[in-house]
Amino acid sequence: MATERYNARTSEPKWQKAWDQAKLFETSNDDPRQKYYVLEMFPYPSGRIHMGHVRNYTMGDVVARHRRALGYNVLHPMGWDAFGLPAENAARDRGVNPRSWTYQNIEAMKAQLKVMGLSLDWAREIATCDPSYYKHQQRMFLDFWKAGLVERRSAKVNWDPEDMTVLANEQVVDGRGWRSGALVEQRDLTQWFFKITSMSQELLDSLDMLDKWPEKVKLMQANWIGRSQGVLLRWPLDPATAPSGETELEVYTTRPDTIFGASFMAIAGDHPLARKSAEGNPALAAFIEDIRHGGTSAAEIETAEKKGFDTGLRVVHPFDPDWLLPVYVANFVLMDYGTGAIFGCPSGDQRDLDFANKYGLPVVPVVMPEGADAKTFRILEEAYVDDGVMINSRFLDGMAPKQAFDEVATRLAGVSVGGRPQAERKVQFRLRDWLISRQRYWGCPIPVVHCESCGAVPVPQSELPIELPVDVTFDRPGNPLDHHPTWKHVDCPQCGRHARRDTDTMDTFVDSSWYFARFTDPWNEAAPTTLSVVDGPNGWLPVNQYIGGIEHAILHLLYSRFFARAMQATGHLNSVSEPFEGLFTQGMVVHETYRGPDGWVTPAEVKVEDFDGSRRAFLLTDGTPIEIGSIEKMSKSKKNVVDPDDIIGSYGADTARWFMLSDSPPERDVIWTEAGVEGAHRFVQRLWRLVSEAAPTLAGVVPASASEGVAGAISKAAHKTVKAVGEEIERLGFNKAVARIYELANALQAPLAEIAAGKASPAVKSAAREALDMLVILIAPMMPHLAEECFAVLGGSGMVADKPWPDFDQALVVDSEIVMPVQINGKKRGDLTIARDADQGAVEKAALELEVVQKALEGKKPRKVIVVPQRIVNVVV
RNA sequence: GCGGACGUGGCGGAACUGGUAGACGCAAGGGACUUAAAAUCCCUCGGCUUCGGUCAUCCGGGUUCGAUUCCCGGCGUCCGCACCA
Repeated sequence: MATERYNARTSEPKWQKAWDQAKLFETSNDDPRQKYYVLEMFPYPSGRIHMGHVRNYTMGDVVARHRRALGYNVLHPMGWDAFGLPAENAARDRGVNPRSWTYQNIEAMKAQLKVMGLSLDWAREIATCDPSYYKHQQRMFLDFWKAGLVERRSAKVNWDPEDMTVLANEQVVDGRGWRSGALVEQRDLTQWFFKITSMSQELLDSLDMLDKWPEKVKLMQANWIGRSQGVLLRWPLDPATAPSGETELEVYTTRPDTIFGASFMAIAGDHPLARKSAEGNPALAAFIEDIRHGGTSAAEIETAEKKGFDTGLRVVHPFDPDWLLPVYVANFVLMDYGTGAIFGCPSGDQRDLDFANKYGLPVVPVVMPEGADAKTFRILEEAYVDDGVMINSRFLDGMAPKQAFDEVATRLAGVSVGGRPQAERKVQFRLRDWLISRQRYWGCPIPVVHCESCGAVPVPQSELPIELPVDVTFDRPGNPLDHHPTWKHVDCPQCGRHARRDTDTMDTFVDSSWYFARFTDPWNEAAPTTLSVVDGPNGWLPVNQYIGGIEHAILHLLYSRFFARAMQATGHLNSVSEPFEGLFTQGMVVHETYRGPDGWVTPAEVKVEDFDGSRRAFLLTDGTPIEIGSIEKMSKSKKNVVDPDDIIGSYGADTARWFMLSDSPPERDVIWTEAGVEGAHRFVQRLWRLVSEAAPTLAGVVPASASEGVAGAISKAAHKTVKAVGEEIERLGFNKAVARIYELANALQAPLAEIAAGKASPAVKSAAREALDMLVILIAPMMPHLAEECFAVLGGSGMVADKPWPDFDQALVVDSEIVMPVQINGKKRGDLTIARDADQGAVEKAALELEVVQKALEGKKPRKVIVVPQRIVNVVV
């Protein structure tokens, strides 16, 4: 019986239109069913979707469609992270308008996403560059400010003198601006900050409750927040050496226990004491200048030598007025951590040891391993950093370091120097406040007016949004908002005198820190969120399943966690402080690279052939041999990009989706291969054949499960697959769900051929009918178009996208008879088929009667017989 | 340097809390159908083997009746942070 091949090109648009017309994926906030919120990280509208998007959105779509089938009220929205530098770069490079460039890109990408057949609620689409979105962001900025969560202060920034703008650290390459190539300067600018450090402890502690987040991401966040417990310790300066007005040096240390091993102090080049000392000391000034210009790249830091310069200053040891220690300026001490000063204990810190050895400073061991001899224990090239016993430390000798820590902290806390205790316990975080000011055009304007007499004044809420001007030019460097002839000139909202708008815009991470909340009611013009639907008993948040790339493990996710708390504090959320209940970080899409005589070549230009197991590549046009390079992330520079449009155009969306879900575990990288895509496409065709060829003979057959014979085997296979696929989708094991579906298709192949040939019993037909009905629904989350087509040919009414997930019969999922492997001395030697509920004694008896066992025993008694119920029998001879 | 993850056929990968190692797919080889090709279908597919076995999950030890899984020590790959006091 000849069946036409499945034609994705006609089928897919047809069903997409049908879903659209039925408004199947438009979600109502009033729907009383249990809510489920699936979200994939929204894209930047660069112009075209890439394979990473295809993978990300396919996974989300499987979860969304599966939950929908399970009867949830599913929210699965899509929007655009639409502010950012590329639009401005396009404006500078090609003279286009950032706004129209962005909106054109959105249109193009939306069309591409639609072709993928995603179950998205487009009625809730938002773009962060739209005033109807950023209006609320401006309002929240002001609310946060009022709540004490925003601060304006001076900060060091990377300044590109040519482009006249601030650069993010990532935009500084080898000390130069990534676009201009100009040497970047450190400048002090007054900037806006979100006070995320006020929540350091809370953000750290709450990580423990995120049990549906990858451990890896939680660990990365914990390290980023970087809590350490130590002591602030004040060392009096030796008056004979101190600069005028200076009396002490304050350091932060996590190891006060090693205080008797101290042999020097080290301060950062930017430390006030260093600057003061340098005033009358040109050599020191030159040294400070030198280390300031040291490279900051990873490679340079790794190889950087420990360098220091003796300031001539001396400090007095807190426990010994006669003990003076030198103060060095050192290149490895950072001004922005702790106090910018440390005491060096060479025996307990490798860095300090290297430094001491270089400058001939004493090395006194103060901790030795348990059981070592204090008289002979020496530290030469390697510091001892582990736990042990205190030595050479006067009243601390014999204590454990932890005990010594407390002893020192307590003793010095009781000593008053200048009216303050000499030591104070202090918890220190690595986390910095979030600098949100950017000197750029294409971002959310900061709604503040600067007035000479009133200072920084919030724009009244009634005047929001402060919209970006449309008539801007990019013909000169710097911020177009600053250059605009009129935009920044306004009257002060407080005193009415002439004032100036803040011309900075917000970091685009602000835009993405609350979009998930906006999706819950994007129609609310009066407020960022609608409290009755955003969270709480009838609300959407937290997002039940959030899916995106690992590259956002720290910043985006941490900022969003901060935002949720800040929104709660300012009344924009009811009770949710963790915005994402479940997080999944998917792997990248990677591809082989190809390199010809004239550089990188795209996969589309290459044909790969197999010669006795070794693969070789040639140029399609003239057969030039091409070198097959390493497998790498798809990138324009390596030209190893495969365009989703091409794949969907030639194979269809379902093939692309199926391939993305097959084989590779979703958290790992998936290697895009032509052979793999063809394999996926073969399965699409095979399923279609399977269903469409059987459909005529199964028309009108009533689905029913069976438990015996051929029909029973069919039913058991189907019901087991329903169970397994459901479980795997729930734990996002898409590759395993795919494998189970292959197994069912394999199991149905032969019986369906019999049926098509008219040789099957009614029971078999009924079982097959039920199995096929189930199969069609099982594939629907992954290959929704094919599923609809199969459903239709089987005579189903309505659409699969609207059908409930099938139930499985527990009795069919467990076999009444099982095959137990029988081991002798832990090696498998035979099988035992026995009733599932057979008791241990019966199993043991049956196992011992097996021929292989009898043979191994040679008439002797077994030493031991282990029976693991329903698992295995092991006979120890 | 610190922290973490991982290491299984030619390849991507399965194997639930320690219980039959290699599910499923890709590639390869053989066969059927065809004038031929494509498509499709069937078979084989870790090594060695005297066909009974035997060795195999990075390497070396250990715990256990039994280890891909747990412990110790190496080696390798990848990721994050980076002179954090």
